[in-house]
Amino acid sequence: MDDKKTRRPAAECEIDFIDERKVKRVRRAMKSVEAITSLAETFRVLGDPTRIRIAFALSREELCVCDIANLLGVSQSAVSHSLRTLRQMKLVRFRKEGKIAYYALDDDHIAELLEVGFGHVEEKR
Amino acid sequence: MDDKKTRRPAAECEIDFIDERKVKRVRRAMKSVEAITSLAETFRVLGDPTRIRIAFALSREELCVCDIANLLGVSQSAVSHSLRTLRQMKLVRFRKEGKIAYYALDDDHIAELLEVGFGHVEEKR
DNA sequence: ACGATATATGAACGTGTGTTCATGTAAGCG
DNA sequence: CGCTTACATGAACACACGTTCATATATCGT
Repeated sequence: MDDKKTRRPAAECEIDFIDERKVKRVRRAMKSVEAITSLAETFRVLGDPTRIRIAFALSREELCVCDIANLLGVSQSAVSHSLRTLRQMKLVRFRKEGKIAYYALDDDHIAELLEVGFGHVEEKR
Repeated sequence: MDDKKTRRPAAECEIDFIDERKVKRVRRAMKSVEAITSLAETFRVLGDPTRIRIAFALSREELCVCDIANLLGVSQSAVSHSLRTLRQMKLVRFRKEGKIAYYALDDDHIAELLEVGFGHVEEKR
C-alpha cells in the first residue's frame, strides 16, 4: 500500500547499531540530563564575544559596571544585560558599595574554562 | 537648546573610569579579537545539549553517525548537521571506512573543557 | 548496473538571542 | 528635598540557530 515511488524517508539507519558494545559503554557513562542541560547553558552563556571579554576581565580584576563598559567600549546597558545573563548562570557574583556594583568571577572553574579554551584556540592556528 | 525635559540618554557613565589602574592592567592582558572571537564560537558550538552529548560520547568512544543517532535518540540528519558544526570549529575529526564515517574528538582540549565544565555544574547544586 | 544503505546538505520554519532605546530604581550630594 | 550618578530592566527589532523534510552523494552487495 505504499506509494510506489516514495523512497523510504530513511530518517534513521535501518540496523539499530553498528557497534552496540561501544554504544552501551557510552550510554552507561552518559551524564544526567540536568548536568548536560546546565553545562550547555553555561557554554551558551560563554558563547558570546562580549561575555567572554567580560569574563576574562573579571578573571583578572574585580570591576564595576562602568569600568567594564569603558574597557570594552560597549554601552552600559549592554554590559548590564550581559552581567545579568552571567549572574543567572552563577558565573559571576557581585557586591554593592554605595551606588557602585563590583563584579567578580564566582569561582575558579570559570577562569579555568577560559584558560583551557584560550589554550585550545591559540594552539589551533 | 536642548528640550527641557529629556534626560540625557546616559548611555555611558559620565566620568571615564572609576579605577583607571585596574582597567589599564586588564587592558594590557586582554586577548586578541581573533582569540576572543574564536573562543566565543567554540563555546557557542558547545552551548547546545545535543552537541554536548555528542562531544561527551566522542570523548569516550570513536563512533559512527548511525550509532550516535541511536545513542542520543535524535534523527540522523540532526546528528549530521551537528557534526558538521563541530567539524567546522575543529572540535571533532572523522575518518571514513567504506560507507561508515567514524567521528572522534579532535584533541584533548575538548575533553578537558567538558571535564572542567561538568565539574563546575556538578559542584553548583 | 541496480537497489539498498550510510551519510551529507539545502531550504524552510519556528524559536531564541543580543543589542538599543527608553525608562525605572536606588544611593550620594548639595 | 531635588538633582545627579550608577546600575537594572522591559520592549522591540533584526538576526542567528536547531530541527525537520526532502533530496543528493557515495559505497556496498548482488
